[in-house]
Amino acid sequence: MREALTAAASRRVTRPAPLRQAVYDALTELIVNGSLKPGQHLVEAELAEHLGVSRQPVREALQRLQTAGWVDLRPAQGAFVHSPTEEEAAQLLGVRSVLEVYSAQLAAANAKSEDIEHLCELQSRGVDALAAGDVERLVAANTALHAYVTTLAANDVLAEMLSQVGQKVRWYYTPIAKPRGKEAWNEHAQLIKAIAKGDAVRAGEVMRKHTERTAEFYRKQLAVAAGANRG
Amino acid sequence: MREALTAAASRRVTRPAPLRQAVYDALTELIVNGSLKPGQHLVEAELAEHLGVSRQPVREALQRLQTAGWVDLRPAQGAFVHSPTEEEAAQLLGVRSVLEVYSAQLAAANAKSEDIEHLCELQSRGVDALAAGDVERLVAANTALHAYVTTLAANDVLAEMLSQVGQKVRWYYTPIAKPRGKEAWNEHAQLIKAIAKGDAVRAGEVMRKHTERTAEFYRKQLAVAAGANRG
DNA sequence: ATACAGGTTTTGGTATGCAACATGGCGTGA
DNA sequence: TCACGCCATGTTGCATACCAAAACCTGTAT
Repeated sequence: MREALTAAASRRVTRPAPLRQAVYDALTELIVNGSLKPGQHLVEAELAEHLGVSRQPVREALQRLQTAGWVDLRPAQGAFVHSPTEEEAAQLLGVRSVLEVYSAQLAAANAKSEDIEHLCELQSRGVDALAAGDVERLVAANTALHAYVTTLAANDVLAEMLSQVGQKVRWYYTPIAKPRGKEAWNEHAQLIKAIAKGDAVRAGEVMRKHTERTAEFYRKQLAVAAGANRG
Repeated sequence: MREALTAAASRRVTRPAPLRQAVYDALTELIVNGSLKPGQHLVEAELAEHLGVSRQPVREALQRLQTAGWVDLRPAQGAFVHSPTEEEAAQLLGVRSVLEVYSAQLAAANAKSEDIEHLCELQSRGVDALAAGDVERLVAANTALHAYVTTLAANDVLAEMLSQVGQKVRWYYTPIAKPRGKEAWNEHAQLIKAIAKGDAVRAGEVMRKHTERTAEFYRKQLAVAAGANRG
């Protein structure tokens, strides 16, 4: 009976989600989808009224948004939506690369055959979305695949970091998901193969190429956009 | 005149430190030095009274302490000082390793000759502390050296992550700083040489060995402690 | 011992007030 | 015209007070 209980409790009772968490989620959503523009001044009172809560949960959410890098909190002035610079995006993609490489290496060392099956399933889901030209599903599938690899890595500290970085990357990345798609999913296939073989070195290498190409692609896209802006 | 002003303003005016920051610092200090023991329940009201502030800044500090991993915030129950597990320490040291390796590689690519001088100065400071057997100065010098390498890497995103991870590592690591010291500072010397040559590959390799040996040393130390506890 | 009922503690959130600081506009004087 | 100082306004940072709901503790009856 003890065992049955602990097994059931592995998925704990659903506790009432703290309000600050809901506020946090709402604000990230508003930032990612562009409702709140970079540089915009976020006034606690306004947000509170708009979300139908008091200032306190808003404040607490803003604190976390700062440490996550979504807003800048200037003392005695308040919160401003963070303006990502090219420089910063490059740095972020660099860090993501080394973390993802590590993740892939660990995943290759740990993966069981049923894990491989799930990876393949996610892969085909992504390919479907690519064929359908559905950007939203494409990004979701991409996120899910990388997230599952991280799960296989079985390193909670790493997972935490990658989830934060990953969200930011998604922000930068969404606009280029489609043109980059075909190449990316070919590389995913190679990655899965390497993981299936338990070849950590190769998995890491494939992931490094994958993330570096993504970064490269992003840079090129920026250059094109800059050229267009200049005329 | 414009130039003179901007040069002077490179070090901005000192703004009054937010109280929540002071609370955050005070609590981390209390946790690191062991006044607050792992697992201990932190009651907002008590902390507030003890620190002579109201509950609000305490709550905000606790939020940040959670995201930094110093406390666990259980919904409707409050904050508990985080209990680091062996598993978690191992994971943390693994992640730190890949980040430090990346940091070393970038530093090797960027370092100027005056940077090398500063590195050597930090190195000799560490060696002095080692000779004097002063653990506190030793840990400080170690932190400073790694931090300066990270500065040379010129990647703010990376720096942010390493500073967080580094603080946790210091918590685990302080008790073994002295026995590990001699080897560690030999490895530091090799690292500086590689950075001076601008050899990113070698710098990364040296740093990988360095951090992995530190992790290894930590594991052994744990095993010894466990043996001692069993009798 | 076990289970239950009731009281206590603590959190999470609301509401409100206020001092300090930042900002922007306005008028005055050079 | 421009620079400076002054003042009105808005916002944050923190304090205080209060409350509902959840979790915890305890004593009692079984």
